[in-house]
Amino acid sequence: MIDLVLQPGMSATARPVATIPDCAARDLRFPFAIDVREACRFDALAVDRRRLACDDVLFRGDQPFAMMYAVRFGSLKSSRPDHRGQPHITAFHMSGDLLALDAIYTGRHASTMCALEDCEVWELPYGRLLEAMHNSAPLMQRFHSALSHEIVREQAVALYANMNGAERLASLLLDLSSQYIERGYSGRRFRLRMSRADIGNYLGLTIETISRLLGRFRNEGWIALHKREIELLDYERLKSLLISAPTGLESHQGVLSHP
Amino acid sequence: MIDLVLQPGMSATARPVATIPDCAARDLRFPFAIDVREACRFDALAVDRRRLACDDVLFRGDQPFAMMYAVRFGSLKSSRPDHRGQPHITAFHMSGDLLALDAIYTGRHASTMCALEDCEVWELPYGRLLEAMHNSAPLMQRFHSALSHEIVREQAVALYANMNGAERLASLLLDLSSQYIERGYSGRRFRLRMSRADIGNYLGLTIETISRLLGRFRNEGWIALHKREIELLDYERLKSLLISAPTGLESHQGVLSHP
DNA sequence: CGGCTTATTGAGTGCGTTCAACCGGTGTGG
DNA sequence: CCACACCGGTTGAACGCACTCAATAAGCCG
Repeated sequence: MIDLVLQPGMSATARPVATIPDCAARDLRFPFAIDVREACRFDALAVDRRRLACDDVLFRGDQPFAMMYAVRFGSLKSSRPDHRGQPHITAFHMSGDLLALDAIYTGRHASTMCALEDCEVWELPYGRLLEAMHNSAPLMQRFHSALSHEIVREQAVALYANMNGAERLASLLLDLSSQYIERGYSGRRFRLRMSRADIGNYLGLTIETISRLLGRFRNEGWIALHKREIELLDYERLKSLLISAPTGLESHQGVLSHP
Repeated sequence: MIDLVLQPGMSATARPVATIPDCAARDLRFPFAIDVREACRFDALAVDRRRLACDDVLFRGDQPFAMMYAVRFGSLKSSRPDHRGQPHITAFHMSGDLLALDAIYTGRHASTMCALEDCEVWELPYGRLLEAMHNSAPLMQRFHSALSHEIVREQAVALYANMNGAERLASLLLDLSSQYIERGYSGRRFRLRMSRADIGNYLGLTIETISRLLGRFRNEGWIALHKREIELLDYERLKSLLISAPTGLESHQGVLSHP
């Protein structure tokens, strides 16, 4: 049973913080926490909050896993070593996302999590989360949902494999746009929190290709670009990149029988 | 509370079957079921088993989600529509794997699951699974572990983005080899259950490239190939493809500061 | 100012695609 | 029985996208 309301900080940078229910009630862009509140009918689950500056590392791959993290604000990137030992970015995260989902399996972090800007995350001790879930079926289901959601997101990344550069980039831009819309921000104008190198690494393209593609999109009038500030001027054209092949070359490599 | 030992079949092809604990005790290559047995100290959780022939579809994307499935024997592929509506294979599954993990989030199947050969799967009603987990903390944690494991697997697929064709193929072959070893089969000689088209689709390469790469691997003496029967003759060379670039061209597109 | 990082642009190369032909096995029907 | 179509797989030749290498520009910071 969880009976703590305030809990001492677990790390040097952690500070004591209020219980989840108070905050969750005020922030609907925090889906998982909403049902943590449900759990708190039985237990008062307290968390520490933690501030990160740009380039700060929240946790590193292979470190022992004890905490999950919920992003309060800010953006992060998670990376894993690729076949050559070089980091490959597997995901970008923003407010409301639950982090370290991939660490449960081995009990050690699979990814390294790095802040792309100033962030605040909430530390959720996994053991206490388990206890809370044991007492609250809705919380447990919500947690399953978060894990399942992450699987769906990773699958979507796998679809990049059969896309060309323009399609991958358009896909990322539209995805970021949706993310911002879901969180109540403008999906038309936003700031790319990650560098060109990060984008290229994530999409499996080089930094030069990213630069060229962004330039092409700008010249075509589909986007406006000012440093990392981006404006999506022509949603439809960007979306149409993903439906029909831009060159008219339809190949469908390895077509299958079951859609 | 789950109080059924035998449960009527839910589908036309389903047949009544024994309770999980009996079988799980006899089959260690069924990781999730092992801890289902744990749950059965409290409840008798019965399942239907279902046979599939090659090319049979277990469930289709967008269908309502009610069942999870545990693979008893056989292999399957799961696919999702890509940006052009064409199916893209996101994973291959074999005995012991838990299916439909990606359906929890929306309550509808995200993928279409198709048998690559004769299969038997166990139907696990998700609602009953939830009840069982509510009564058994170890089962719940085991389930989290399975979900987390799936996330890690999907992440590994994302690493293909920065690999060339030979690296992707070698990676798949070695992964399949490990899968068979884990299940007590030979990791050196096995049968590719999937077509060249499936492999190409999964890896993001064309069928011609797969054929050429397999031919090259054979000519180099790294593998022996007879139709779909494959023998890995030189593990080390295949692995070395993944550590250092075979051409000597080290690029590391988009190198980052945090490994 | 110099040094560094990030981003842009250009020219040439190569890997994987594209299009095409071909092969072996299998099933089907006259 | 053979002729034929069909499917999965292999092989060849040419093209094109993205990589590679290189040079340049624009910020940022000490």
